[in-house]
Amino acid sequence: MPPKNSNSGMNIGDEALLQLSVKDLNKLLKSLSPEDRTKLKRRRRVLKNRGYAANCRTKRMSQKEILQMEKEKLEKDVNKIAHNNDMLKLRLESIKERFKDLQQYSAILKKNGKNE
Amino acid sequence: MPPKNSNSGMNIGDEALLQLSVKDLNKLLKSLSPEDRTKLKRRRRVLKNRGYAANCRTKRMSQKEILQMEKEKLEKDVNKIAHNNDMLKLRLESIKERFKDLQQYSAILKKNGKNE
DNA sequence: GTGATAAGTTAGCAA
DNA sequence: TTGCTAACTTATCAC
Repeated sequence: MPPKNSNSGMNIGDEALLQLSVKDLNKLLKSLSPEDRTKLKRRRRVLKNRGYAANCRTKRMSQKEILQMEKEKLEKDVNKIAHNNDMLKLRLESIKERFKDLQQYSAILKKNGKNE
Repeated sequence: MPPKNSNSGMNIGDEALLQLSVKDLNKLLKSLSPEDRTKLKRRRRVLKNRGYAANCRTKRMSQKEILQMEKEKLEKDVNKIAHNNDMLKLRLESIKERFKDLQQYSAILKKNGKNE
C-alpha cells in the first residue's frame, strides 16, 4: 500500500473547506501538487453547489408557502367583503321599505290637507 | 480490443428498454449472464427514475401555476365585490338622503294638517 | 469564479 | 416492484 498522496491539505473537512476564505484557500492550494489542487478545487465547488441546491429548494418551498398564505388571505378578504355586501343589501332593503311606507303616509297627509 | 460482452441484449436502446413489458423483459434477462442481468435491470430502473423525476418537476410547476391562477382569480373577485360594495354604499347614501327629505316634507304636511 | 436552476442520479419511503 | 420525492450531482447560464 503506497502512500496515496502527500495529504498536506487534502484531509481537510467539508465544513472547513467550505468556510475557507479565498485567500487561505490559495495559500493551501500552493502547497499541493497540480493534481491535488484541481481535486481540492473541484471538491470545494461541489460542496458549494450542494449549498446552493439546498438554498434553491428552501426558496422554492417558501415561495410556495407565501403563495398559499396570500391565497388564504384573499379568501378571507372575499368572505369578509361579501359579508359586508350582504349587510349593505339588508340595510338597503330595509330603508327602501321604510321609504315606501313614508311615501304612502305622506300621500295620505297630502290628500287630507286638500280637504281643508 | 476484446469483445466487451455477449451483447445479446445489452445494446438495446433506452427508449426500447423503457417501453419493454415485464414479460418481454424477463425473456430478455434470461438470455443474459447474471452480471449483465443486474446491469440491465439497473439501467432500466435509472431510466424509469429519470422519467419519474421529470414528472415530479412538471407536477410541481403546474401546481404552482394553479396556485397563481387561483390567486389571480381571487384578486379579481375581491375587486369585483369591493366595487359592488361601493355601488351599494352610494345607493344607500342616496336613498338615505331622499328619505330625510321626505321626512321633512311630511313633517310640514302634518303640521299644516293640524291648522285646519 | 460565484450563485442559481434545470435535468439527471441516488436514497429511501410508501403502496 | 413501481412511482414519488428530497437531497445530491452535473451542466449551464447570468453576472
